Amino acid sequence: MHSDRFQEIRSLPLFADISDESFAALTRGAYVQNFPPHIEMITEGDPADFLHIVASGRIELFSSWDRSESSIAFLKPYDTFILAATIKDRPYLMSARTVEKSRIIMIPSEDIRTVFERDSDFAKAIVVELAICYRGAIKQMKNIKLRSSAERLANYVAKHHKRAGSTGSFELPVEKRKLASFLSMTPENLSRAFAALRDHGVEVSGSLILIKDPEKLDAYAKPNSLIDG
Amino acid sequence: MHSDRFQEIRSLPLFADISDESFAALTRGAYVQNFPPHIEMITEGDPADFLHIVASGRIELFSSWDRSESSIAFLKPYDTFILAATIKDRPYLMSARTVEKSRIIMIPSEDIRTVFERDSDFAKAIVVELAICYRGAIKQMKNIKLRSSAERLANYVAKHHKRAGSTGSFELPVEKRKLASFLSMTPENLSRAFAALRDHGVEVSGSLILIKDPEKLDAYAKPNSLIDG
DNA sequence: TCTGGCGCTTGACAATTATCAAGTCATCTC
DNA sequence: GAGATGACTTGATAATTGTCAAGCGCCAGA
Repeated sequence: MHSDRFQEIRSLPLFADISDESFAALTRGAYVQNFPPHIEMITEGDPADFLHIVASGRIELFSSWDRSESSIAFLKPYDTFILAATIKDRPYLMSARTVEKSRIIMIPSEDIRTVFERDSDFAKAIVVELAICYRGAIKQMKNIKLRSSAERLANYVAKHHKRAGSTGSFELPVEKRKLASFLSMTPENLSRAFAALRDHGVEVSGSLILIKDPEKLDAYAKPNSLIDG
Repeated sequence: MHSDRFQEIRSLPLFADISDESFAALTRGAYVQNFPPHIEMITEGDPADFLHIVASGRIELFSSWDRSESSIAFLKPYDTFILAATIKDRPYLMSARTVEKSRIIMIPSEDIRTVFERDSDFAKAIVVELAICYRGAIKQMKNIKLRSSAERLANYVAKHHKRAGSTGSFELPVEKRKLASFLSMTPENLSRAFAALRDHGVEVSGSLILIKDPEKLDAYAKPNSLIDG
């Protein structure tokens, strides 16, 4: 059956509470697309014709200005993106490229807007999703504006360590050069910042990060739920 | 009549399309509060009990971490704030203080959530408002991540000059020290950046900014609708 | 197994930005 | 009008961050 292809997203917060009819209306015009690694799938400024959902793989959102570029977010299954542009029927503010081979579900923006009008549960879910995105953006801005690059890295390590279960180590989910860009620093500076974290209980071996002394790290990073939560 | 107090906000995008009944439900528990200048009216981390609307005056949103603080936005009539926290029923991510004497309309968050459930026009308006806020935050992040402090200032001047009608001059709406914080730089650095803008067609006299050569300024600032629009 | 490529690291240096200190200027108060 | 206050500016210096260049090491493909 046709809509089976989309069963995997039926239980996402965005769709969990909507009617079968609404879900059918959303998936009717939707399709799945596979992308090889390192493909730019969206270019900022283009019209936002689809809501995108990461079904598998990993996506980088980034932006460019005057021959420099900066990573803004990394997405994993089942993150959505381009929601705000879809709603407002405005061009993308960010470009997107695959980090690895990825499968993307694309729902036409017009269908989103149509169902949004008819299904108040969907409208509610969209509001919640947008509110989460907005608060995430504010947190990220605070992170950049209030902390030095070394502090940003320390908090990145502390946060991902906890997220991975505080087992004493975790694997970086992206290349260090992309991490550097995400944290608003150069790869060279990231290298030195990792070296500096040795004094705060962190050791590095390739993409494996070892947290030898979580308390010492937290004492330096001073994580805050209003920035890192 | 009681609800007359709130007629001034009836035509805001957030309320323009909603029913009289919904508007009455929103304003029933609402009230107006006057604040003197330089009062911290909201502290980050507090629960978001009200949606706030600036009726008059000027509000600064800012955030603190580890004895440093940073301005994130300046609000004017009739901007709204705390919408995302209201929706999500989460604590404020930013503090707010008055820049000048201000009048604030406060609508209980619970009423917002109630009417949101019942009135789909209101839900739609909220989504649009949130989408605008989100896109604004992303633009601001791009501004910080992709540009130097001098470039940020140049674009700030160019944007506000256009907004003021491109008449060759405009008044800074806030103190320079606050502007510096907003642009992620120190007051000293802002002073020097203004001095540097003389080479690009900008002169400064107190809080009056004179744009002698708009084309020259734009050539340096390279404004971009995906950041400054 | 060798080898080229590329990401990462390190060092030296440069640019940007922040800090500290002093001085100017306007405004407000008394 | 005198004095105090505080914002702003300017200069000197320091810290942070970026740039350029070279070398290391891992991995993929020949």
